[in-house]
Amino acid sequence: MGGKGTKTKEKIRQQARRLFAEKGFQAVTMSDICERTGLSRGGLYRYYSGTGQIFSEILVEEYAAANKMEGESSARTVLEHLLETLRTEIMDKERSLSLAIYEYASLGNETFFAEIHAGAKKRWMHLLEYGMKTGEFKPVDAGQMSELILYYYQGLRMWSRVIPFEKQTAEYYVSTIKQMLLEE
Amino acid sequence: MGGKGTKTKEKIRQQARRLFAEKGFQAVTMSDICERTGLSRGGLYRYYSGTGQIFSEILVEEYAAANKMEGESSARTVLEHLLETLRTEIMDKERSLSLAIYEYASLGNETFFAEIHAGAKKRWMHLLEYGMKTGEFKPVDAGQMSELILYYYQGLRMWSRVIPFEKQTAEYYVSTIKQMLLEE
Amino acid sequence: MGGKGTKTKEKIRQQARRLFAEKGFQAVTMSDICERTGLSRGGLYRYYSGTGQIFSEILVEEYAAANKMEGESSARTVLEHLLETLRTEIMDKERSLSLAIYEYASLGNETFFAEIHAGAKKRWMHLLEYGMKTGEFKPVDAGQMSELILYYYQGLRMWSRVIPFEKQTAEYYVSTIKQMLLEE
Amino acid sequence: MGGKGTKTKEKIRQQARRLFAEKGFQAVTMSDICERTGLSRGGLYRYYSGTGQIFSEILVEEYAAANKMEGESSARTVLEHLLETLRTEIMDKERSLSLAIYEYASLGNETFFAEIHAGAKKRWMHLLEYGMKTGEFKPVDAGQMSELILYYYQGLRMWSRVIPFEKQTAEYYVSTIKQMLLEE
DNA sequence: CATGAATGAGAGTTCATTCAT
DNA sequence: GATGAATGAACTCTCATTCAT
Repeated sequence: MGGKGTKTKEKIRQQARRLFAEKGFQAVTMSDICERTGLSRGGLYRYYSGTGQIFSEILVEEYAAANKMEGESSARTVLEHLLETLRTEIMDKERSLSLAIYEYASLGNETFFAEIHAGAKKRWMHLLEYGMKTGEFKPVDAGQMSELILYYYQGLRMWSRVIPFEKQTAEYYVSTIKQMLLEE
Repeated sequence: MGGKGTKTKEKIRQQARRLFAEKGFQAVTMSDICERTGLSRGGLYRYYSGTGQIFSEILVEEYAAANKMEGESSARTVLEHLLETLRTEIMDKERSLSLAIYEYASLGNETFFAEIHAGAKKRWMHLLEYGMKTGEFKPVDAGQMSELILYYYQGLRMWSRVIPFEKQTAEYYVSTIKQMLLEE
Repeated sequence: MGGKGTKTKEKIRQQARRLFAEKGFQAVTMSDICERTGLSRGGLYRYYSGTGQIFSEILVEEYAAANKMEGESSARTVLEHLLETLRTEIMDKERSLSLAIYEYASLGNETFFAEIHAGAKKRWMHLLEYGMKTGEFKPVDAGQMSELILYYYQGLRMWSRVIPFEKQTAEYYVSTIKQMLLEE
Repeated sequence: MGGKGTKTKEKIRQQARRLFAEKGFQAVTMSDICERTGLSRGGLYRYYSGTGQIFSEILVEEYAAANKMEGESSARTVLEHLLETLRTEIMDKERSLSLAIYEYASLGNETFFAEIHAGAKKRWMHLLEYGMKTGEFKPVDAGQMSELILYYYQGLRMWSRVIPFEKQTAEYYVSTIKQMLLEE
């Protein structure tokens, strides 16, 4: 179980992920990954036949993790938990794959992301509708609110790689949403 | 003034802009630009020494235009005018430079964009504060609101290249902001 | 005698032969052979140190079989038997090694084939001379006739891999030779 | 007319032809051609995008030349002229493209050669039938005879690269055909 | 000024071959 | 004996960039 090969693949994904976060998708070459992992060209190609394949596996891992949504809790607890996760991610620019994802998507993998986005929106809408039903959330247009939550987040996540954020930027995001959904 | 050279440079920027909008920054090669403009290699290099230089000139033009902010009007009129402009841009995915800008920024030109962003934020804050002073806008945290406006916009602009938007997506953006600032 | 190793070698040659017939000599890689035989890299190299070695052993086998010439029969019977064999081979394009042989020869193994050819020619000449002595064959120049038989055959064998033959092509070969040697 | 580029292309084809004759199709790399022509990699790719393209242009040239068949003469004269041409080609192993052609055909370009072969056969059959009609040639089966002529030739042409021919080998070819067609 | 031929560095990819386990 | 991970050399191909004309 978990032979040497599996470990090497894992190491490759791990190191490649760092590279993608640093330089985006296109700027990462197979040679870069060789260097980082200490593998030879041939060794790397044994496992992955190109940066696209590595990247796509990384994404699948990543989103698989993201999709594990919480079990039984109040809408408010779930909301707070989610916002806290997003806040951390926004600040964590070192690990942000957003440029890479964006480039990758623009390179002809739109559908994949359209689906991811649609899934995320659906989950947010469910949460919002549930919270409104239980009276935990103020009444809002669930569709409109989900989009605000998602695109505002995307905007932040992308530019965090590029613009040095002021400390309160991520707080603003969280508190804006809370203000719109929760009674003060 | 405005000799043949100036015209050629203009044509280059024009065609290059289309290419950057289509393919992002890195994917555009000098050859692509030769082809589009009908210039020879040598000819192109006479005017610009690389894609970076062309792109940076395009950006300067672009933002110079964006910076011409309106003269004397009510805060509400200015707001509505600005939102209308943004709404149009969001839908106009064909002409969106956002991928290119983002790649370019990630390639080591962060400062440039940090400045642009800071300028935009300052202008929005002025408008918001002015509108609150005149009583046209509801009281909000100007910093928080500006960031919402800017990052939400960025998120939309970027993903419009990649995700097929529903029609109301841009409307949501506008109406969210209006709801937060104006009395219904 | 005939341990596991011998069997494995046999299996390797068998599968490799199919590959050589399909793709010629150069296009077959050690990996291809691993795949076909189900052996690992290391396993394969234990038996053969390269495609050249495998191929040369296959050829030796092949020609050893071809060299077993018939015992006591009339020249006419031997001729008819040989022609029938050749006719079958000509049509059997799936199993033709001719491309592979030709490539292999061109890669610096000319001598080997020169010898094979010389041997074949000698055997044909013996047969022809014998048949003429017994009066079974019409008088011909034995050297000239052998070359016709051999090179015409080679031409057919090679192009059968490439050109879709009409049905009578192999018949023509046989009947041409018979007409030249036997009384109608 | 005939700018520098045209000359370079010509030089490339010329040198590449020599390489193909020496080593066959697959064994010739773009690097080999660079070396022979003295061009850099980029320089070569400016004109041809791969060995296949170069080879196919060479073949077109070659066969265009071969197709120019003679005008008004007696069947016998035409025959003698053709045989003389073939005889020369058989001996000229340095310039034989046959291995290369054969490999190239086996690589999926069968149709091209099937057509060439069909054309050649048709032309030979015309000649034979014409000669028989005028009484210059002995009566033979035109189809059978054409195939003998063509495949015997192919067999010779191919193996001439590999087997050191005896002097009379090409003579045999010519005289066999003459004996079959002409009164002694 | 403008052309387009040519360069050369470097990315992608494939394989024969070796070697620790 | 057997495995399959890993190496490294060689090949294909692409571009930014230069330079003679």
